[in-house]
Amino acid sequence: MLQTKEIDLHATETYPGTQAVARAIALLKAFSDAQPEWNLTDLAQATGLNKTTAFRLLAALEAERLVMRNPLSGGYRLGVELIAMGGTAMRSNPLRAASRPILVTLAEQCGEAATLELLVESYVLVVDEVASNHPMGMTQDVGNRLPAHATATGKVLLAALPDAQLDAMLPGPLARLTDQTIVDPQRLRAELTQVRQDGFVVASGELEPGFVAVAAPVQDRERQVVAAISVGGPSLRLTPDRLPEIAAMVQMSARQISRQLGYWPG
Amino acid sequence: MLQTKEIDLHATETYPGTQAVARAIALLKAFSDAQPEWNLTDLAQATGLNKTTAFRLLAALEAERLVMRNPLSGGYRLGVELIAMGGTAMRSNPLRAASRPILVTLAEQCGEAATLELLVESYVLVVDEVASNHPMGMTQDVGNRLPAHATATGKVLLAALPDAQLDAMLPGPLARLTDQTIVDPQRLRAELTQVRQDGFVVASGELEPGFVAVAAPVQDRERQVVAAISVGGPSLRLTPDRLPEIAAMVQMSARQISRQLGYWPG
DNA sequence: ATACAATATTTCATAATGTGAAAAGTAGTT
DNA sequence: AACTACTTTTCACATTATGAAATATTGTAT
Repeated sequence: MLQTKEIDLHATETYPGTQAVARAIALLKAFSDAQPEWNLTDLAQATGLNKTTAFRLLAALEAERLVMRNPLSGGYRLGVELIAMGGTAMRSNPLRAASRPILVTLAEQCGEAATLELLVESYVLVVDEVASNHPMGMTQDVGNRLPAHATATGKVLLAALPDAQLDAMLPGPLARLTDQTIVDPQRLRAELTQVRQDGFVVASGELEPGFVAVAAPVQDRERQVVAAISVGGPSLRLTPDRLPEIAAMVQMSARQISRQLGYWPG
Repeated sequence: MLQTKEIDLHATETYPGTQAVARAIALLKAFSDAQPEWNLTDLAQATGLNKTTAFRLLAALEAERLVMRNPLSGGYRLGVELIAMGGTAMRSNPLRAASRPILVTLAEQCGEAATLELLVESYVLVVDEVASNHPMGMTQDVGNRLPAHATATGKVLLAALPDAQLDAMLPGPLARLTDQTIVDPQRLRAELTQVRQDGFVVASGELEPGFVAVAAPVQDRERQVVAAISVGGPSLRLTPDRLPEIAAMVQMSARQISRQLGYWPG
């Protein structure tokens, strides 16, 4: 920087010689479902960049189709090249490849939708989803982010985090999504302890009312929890008496995927 | 550059002050379904970058999770953040938002899968897909790229290109995907002329044997063709006698979407 | 119409950032 | 143990990215 030597808050351990790239990525990460379009001034402010710098970086991103502009408003949006890259990233994801056949079987056995999800910051990212054969309940969630504390998979993945990292990840109060959402950090921590013991967890109406999911962790050859799978559906079908059976199937499938990744139980 | 002042071939009109970002994006674009994993040396060579530069840029991309590394091979792969960004890009795509309800109706009316696609270089990118209710024929193609010359939507989109751009886009011979694929550029050009007259086009087994699709163009308020929609299914169901009816429905839906975008016929 | 406000874009002097050749490290193989 | 192929670190250097200020553009109120 030339003059305004800003203090590098939330510093993502910036590597030397990559300022411009890191900044360009920060611009891309500013876009979300909640705010899919930005004007230059606001976006520069939100990312802490000089307006000129943001403009230049966005021009580069636009030239490569990673961002596009709304011809009416002049606002910036994510571009089509990102859709293509996202598709490539998803199809080439090794976790997804290893788990897909097992998810298909699981969804079939349970008659409910099965998903593969992993943790990105404090959100879970849906990497794959196999819809149930049931007429209803078809969510098209792949590529979507959901708040970790309100999902079964999220609780499984958070439970695997070291305490220090968990503290950093859940600083403030937890967002309430339904009246069942766990908003008390103490309560969540207790639940995470339980997950570590049980090896699975249920989320009942915590993300959206009437939606129940059961999740279990997937581990790699270093016994690291790298993903979680879940089976979910309406509470009318996923009744309490069915949950033990479902949980067993989810856990078994998770273990199968783990074995695919080189995990060896014992 | 310091010493090796390379000539800027396939120069994508590089803007000043964005070299590093443009190079980082070039690295990301090197990944494909055919080559989802690269080692450093090959990737640097393929992108024409110095190995050290590629390494540094990849480190920055890795820190932000746009690329990940295969722990076994040490190879580079596209990362999970790109899956998330791709999802956001897709869900916030204005074209997709405008066309979704119309695609749903179209798929229902035809009893076949309907898609929204747009041109990215010489490929069509599947931006949305509504599966048919038919038991079979469920392709999970969203985010996928297909060669434009072998698809109905691709022919529609190529037909809208100015001749000069078309020449630049189709320099060499066309890839043969099936025995029905149009591989003769003359033959393709003739077909494109036909599309401009008819306002729709059929691709019959040109992408994969036994798959038939009908496509029509979507235009924006400046009368620019910005996308194409299609209805497709197995040739056993999409028989020649049904095609006129299907074509009419596809064209009507395309016009409806165009009107959503501010297009006014006349 | 005209002035005003808000935002986008261009310019340009400056040095900090990104660069790449060379050296050092790390597997994997014969 | 010596070789090979690859990754990672180091470092001197200047090209490239930077941001304040000026200008252009767009939209809104008067």
